[in-house]
Amino acid sequence: MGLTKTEIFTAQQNRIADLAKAFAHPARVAILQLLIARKACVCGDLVDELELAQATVSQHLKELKRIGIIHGEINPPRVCYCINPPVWEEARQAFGAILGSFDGVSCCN
Amino acid sequence: MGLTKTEIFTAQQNRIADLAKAFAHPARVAILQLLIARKACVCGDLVDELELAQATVSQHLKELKRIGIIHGEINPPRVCYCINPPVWEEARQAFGAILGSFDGVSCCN
DNA sequence: TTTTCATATCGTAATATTGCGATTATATTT
DNA sequence: AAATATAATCGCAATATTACGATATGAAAA
Repeated sequence: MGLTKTEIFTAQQNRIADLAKAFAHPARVAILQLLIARKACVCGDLVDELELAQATVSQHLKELKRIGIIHGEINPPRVCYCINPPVWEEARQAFGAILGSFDGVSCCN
Repeated sequence: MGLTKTEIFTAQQNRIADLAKAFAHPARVAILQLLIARKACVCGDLVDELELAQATVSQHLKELKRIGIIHGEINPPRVCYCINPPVWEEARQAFGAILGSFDGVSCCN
């Protein structure tokens, strides 16, 4: 169906899945890394750095904005993007919690 | 196109994206949480716990196996699934590194 | 050997994602 | 006002994902 049955999962599980989507495509990983590396906010420089069309980069930025992990400040004719600290922290906590909840002991070797 | 241009990204970026996919669907988050919660490996109990058809659960397990974060031990007529410690640790490191690489300072307010 | 059980795989349908060219929107510059 | 520059959106095509019923598989139990 291609349609996730979100209603049968907890809000936490759905949120983790959404946060994970921010990192679930190499282009978005690259964008996030670039936004962090250049302390200053990067804008359409992303299009130059990535070998992707402007429309494609814009679409990935839109998805990252939807998740909330970045936000853009319009500064015509440019838009300055940057990491959204509270949501980044939310992701840090969420992944830290779930990844830290496994004690390393696996039964079927 | 629906076809990711993996060749224009680094191996590290592609791997992070793949590891993130393990958590990018609530059903897979739920499966991983169940595998951790019950120290003993869960098998088709997953089908009972999740409100998803057996074929659907099996497909998610296949994806998690492809990523390498779980592995199954055939114990006819059941299959015992569990977290694969080295890959789980790889994910912990990878997400810890990227999520820890942002110092909290965001330029646009 | 036939049944039975648990799981994997197949086939199919519906929706989502990825990517890009073309166009639109918005505000500055000339 | 017209031209320019940047980024968002539209429309489209191709592939991927999600989900499930039905069937196949493989080994134990009857």
